[in-house]
Amino acid sequence: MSVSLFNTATRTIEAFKPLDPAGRMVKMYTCGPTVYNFAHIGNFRAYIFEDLLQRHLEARGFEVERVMNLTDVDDKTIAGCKKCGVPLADFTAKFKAAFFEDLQALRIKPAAHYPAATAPEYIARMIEMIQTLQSQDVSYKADDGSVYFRIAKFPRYGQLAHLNLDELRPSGRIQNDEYEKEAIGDFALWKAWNADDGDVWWESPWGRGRPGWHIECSAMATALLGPELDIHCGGVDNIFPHHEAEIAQSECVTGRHFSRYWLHCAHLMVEGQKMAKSAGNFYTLRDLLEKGYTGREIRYVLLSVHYRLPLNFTLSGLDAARTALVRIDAWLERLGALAGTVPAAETAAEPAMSRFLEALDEDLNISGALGQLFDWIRDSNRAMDAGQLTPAAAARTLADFAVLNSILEIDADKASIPDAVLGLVQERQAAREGKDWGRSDQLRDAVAALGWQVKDTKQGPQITRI
RNA sequence: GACGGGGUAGCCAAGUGGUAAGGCCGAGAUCUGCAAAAUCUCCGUUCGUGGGUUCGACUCCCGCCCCCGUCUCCA
Repeated sequence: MSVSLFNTATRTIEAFKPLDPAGRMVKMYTCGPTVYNFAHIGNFRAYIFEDLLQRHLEARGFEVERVMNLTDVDDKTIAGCKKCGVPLADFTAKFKAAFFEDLQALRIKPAAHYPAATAPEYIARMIEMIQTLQSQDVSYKADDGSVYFRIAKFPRYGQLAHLNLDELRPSGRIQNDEYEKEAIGDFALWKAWNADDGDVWWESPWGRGRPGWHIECSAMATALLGPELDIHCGGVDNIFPHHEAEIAQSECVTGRHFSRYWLHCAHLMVEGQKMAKSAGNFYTLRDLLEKGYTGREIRYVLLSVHYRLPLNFTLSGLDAARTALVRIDAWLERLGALAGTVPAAETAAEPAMSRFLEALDEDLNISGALGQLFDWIRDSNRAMDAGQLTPAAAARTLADFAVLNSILEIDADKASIPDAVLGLVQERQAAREGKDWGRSDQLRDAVAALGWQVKDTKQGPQITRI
């Protein structure tokens, strides 16, 4: 078994092999959020893809050290704090906190490090890197006081995106500004302070200013993971220019190949259209939670389409996810009731489990993997219907599922049921045994009034949140 | 214009040379005090389209149509 991944740099699926001579440690860098607003579900699609990647690598025996940066200074964060009339750090702190809450709601495994661009050690590192670039003559200070990277000095610029820079169509954004630059494609390493920046600035050898976006990632990635990464992830829209710029800066500074594998996640569409505030189809995670969907349902939807395909996000898709998850829950409850406290049979893992993992080995083929899971559920239910599954076999299946769930994290929330509800349900069971249906229905209403629903199943009452 | 990603049942979506996984919806059955849920079964002669290669193509080749994205600080 080996894990294969599609590498944007080569446009092929390659066997994954980390730099670590022991083949165990994996250094992974993932471009994180710009904390000027609540993150939207498109952002989270990328983070969930990265989470799946990390968890599957771990299931396959790798040890993953992942970094996710927080961009807490750029045009948008500065504009935001000015509008609110608060200091930049106060403005971004709110969205950083919200971001971590959202990650938890979506069950995304925490990264090892969450460096913030404005942390003094990283600002210092950025300045140091720019100084190195300056000394190599691959960057220059322009008339406006900003420092730019001279892409003419880095012939490989454009290689990741497979762009021929001479053929780029100038877009509106670059036609009307940036005239201080030598070449239209040169990008800012250090942006000189201007009045719009207010009190957001740092001292540097080139005067007051702030770092460019690209150098932030290069500095944080190399500071925490060293000069050479195994995997660098992001959304497809980051390929050009952001990741090209990271490669150019980092490789000029370190003299090393920056990242061995580049993985990019496709965009998310909503109801068949590009998600945009103007189209009225823009969702933050919070918007969906308010509609009554759970983090796990949203996670399932974002997880269930292959990361390199555009994902068409719809509310009916969320409803479908809810139904599918209920089916998994029912299966697990049924297995649990059968297994009781019997230890798992000491047999090899279910063949379905091997097939599940093998599907994910192939560039995270999640559809194939989920297909295996549902086949497994049907076969297992059939066996239970026929009374052919032993408690030990059921326990075995549950043990295998735990491995699967360590990758997908889709099991039911372990909601703690209040004692008051449990008491009413017990009372109701007694009434039902006495065939006192009137009393039973009354108690069901009482439970509902507390926000819970009782369903009578073969295994006894099932209590869920309404 | 350049560079990408797609078009498989009502919806979502695997497969990529040997005769269409899986999920949702829908239908039937089982279970059931009621309600709800659950379980099982069924549900495409066909893979955008026109050619070609082949004993055989959704899968390879050529042409065409349509959708989506990126093109200098959007995941």
